[in-house]
Amino acid sequence: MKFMDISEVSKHTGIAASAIRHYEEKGLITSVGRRGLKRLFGPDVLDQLALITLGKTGGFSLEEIKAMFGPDGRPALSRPGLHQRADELDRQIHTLEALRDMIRHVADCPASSHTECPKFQQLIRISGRRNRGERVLWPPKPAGSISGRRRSSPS
Amino acid sequence: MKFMDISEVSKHTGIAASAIRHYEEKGLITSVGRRGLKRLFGPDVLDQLALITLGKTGGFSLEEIKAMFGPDGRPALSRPGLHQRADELDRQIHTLEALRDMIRHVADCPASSHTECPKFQQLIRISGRRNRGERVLWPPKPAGSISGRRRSSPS
DNA sequence: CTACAAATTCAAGTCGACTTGAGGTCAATA
DNA sequence: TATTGACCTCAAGTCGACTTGAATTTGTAG
Repeated sequence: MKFMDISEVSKHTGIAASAIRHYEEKGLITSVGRRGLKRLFGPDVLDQLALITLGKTGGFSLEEIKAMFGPDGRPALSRPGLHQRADELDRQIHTLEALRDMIRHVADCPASSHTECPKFQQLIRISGRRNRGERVLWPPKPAGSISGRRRSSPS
Repeated sequence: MKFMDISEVSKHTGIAASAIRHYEEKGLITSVGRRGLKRLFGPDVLDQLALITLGKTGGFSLEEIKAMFGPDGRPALSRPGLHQRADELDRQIHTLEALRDMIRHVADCPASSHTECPKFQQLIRISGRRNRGERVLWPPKPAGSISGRRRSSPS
């Protein structure tokens, strides 16, 4: 039971088979061989895929993820390059915290217009600090809105 | 100097004029009127745009941002709905922290393959906790890589 | 040995958020 | 008054990450 075919990998990770093939094509993962036509994957691929998912959540492109954790587990990026990525993430995290506070504030603030609320103004300033020229993320929206429990088969 | 035309807004926010028009079309912002053909914007639009940028950084679609902070500053979303968004962000933030730690680890860990490193394993477990069926973000990549100082003109 | 479910390849399609280009309009300057 | 240049609209194009569909190839169950 050491090797899995693509459907098993899909089941374990929740990632669509077509996406897994896509990742292989792009060089983010590798299959250990074939049985007939069918790809066989070693257990390591599960970790690789977890990393990919993680990286995507971080807003990195497949290309960048590949550079950071290559399919062999060895990064194609220099140490400073990686730390730079980490620093970006730190900034990203701070922005998200600001956004979270903002949303909570909007939910609870009774002021009719937020432009009148000093706290809101303060939050905007914070977020504005180093948000110019920043990495921006957006999801393709898996067709079912945000909170819907879905993996695979978007669009 | 109370009203700005689109190029001024663009200059202040770093957002491309075409994007600003796009946001108006989608109902995320409103212009206060026209001078001839040209749109005129009030000062509030700067905050609105800051919010939009923030929301995008949080991985929300324009549609979702509109629901959270409508163009009039009043959310079209219920209080629980907003708190749900905030909770999502909290999860998102934790995932990003895990990713950041992972990257720092990859940068510094001497182990040839990460699958052999116990710390790596531990980090993977953490990230795997509630990452299945999660919101996933990805940027369209503004054509100049990640760290390039750019706003506007992606694709 | 035949059927069949499951995997394969390859090309083409989809989605959101813009951008780009062509052709037109107008307020302000020379 | 005639330019000019910034802005306008509308249609079409782009980008990344997949998905979908059609045609094909298996290993395996009956």
